[in-house]
Amino acid sequence: MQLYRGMLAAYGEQPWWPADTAFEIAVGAVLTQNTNWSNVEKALARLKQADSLDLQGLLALSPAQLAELIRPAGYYNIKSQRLLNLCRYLRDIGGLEALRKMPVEQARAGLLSVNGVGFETADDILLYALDLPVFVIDTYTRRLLSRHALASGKESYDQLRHGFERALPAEPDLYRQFHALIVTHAKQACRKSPLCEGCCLRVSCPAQFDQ
DNA sequence: TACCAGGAGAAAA
DNA sequence: TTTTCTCATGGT
Repeated sequence: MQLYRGMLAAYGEQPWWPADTAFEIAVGAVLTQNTNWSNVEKALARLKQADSLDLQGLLALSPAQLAELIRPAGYYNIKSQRLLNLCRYLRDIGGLEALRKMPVEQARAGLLSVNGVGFETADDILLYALDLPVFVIDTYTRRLLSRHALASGKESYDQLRHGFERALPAEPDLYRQFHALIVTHAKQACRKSPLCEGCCLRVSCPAQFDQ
């Protein structure tokens, strides 16, 4: 909570995950896997232009057609398959709304059963698209914990997630803001962040806090 | 030119 | 079981 307050004071409230629909967030969660968000935006714009950014629209595309539309996001062949896997799952259960009505852990297990949806992607969908209190652990979060000596780097995803969830009230707005602040913090140039103390969250940080 | 980005799954050790 | 490899575009 101390880190959260520090980052909030430093950066202010962060707008995050701009999207018109919950489905768009789910699609973005897959497209952003190991990918710069600006490239994801290009792919989402192409899907919108093709009038395909909804469940039926994506399901109507062939893997090759979808791959071509999302090409700017990188890894387009594999992400095309992953998106279609997710769409088929959502169609089979009755859409995102059906997912929202399930107990959280059941919804999470369902998403994780989809080939191409891992822990972070599933939790992005639960928190940002479905407004459920699930803390997202990404590369930046791990790096932040490591560089502030709050984690060894060997903890599992769920160990870290439960750590945040135990320490914070179960409020989706708080989880979203915290995650957004971590990403904002990570994007600050080295030594320019008030929280860096000589180190930022960049991979090539000269302070070399990582083990 | 080289590095990096809001991962995940398969293959290899 | 753990580590390594593969997937790829675009900005800096």
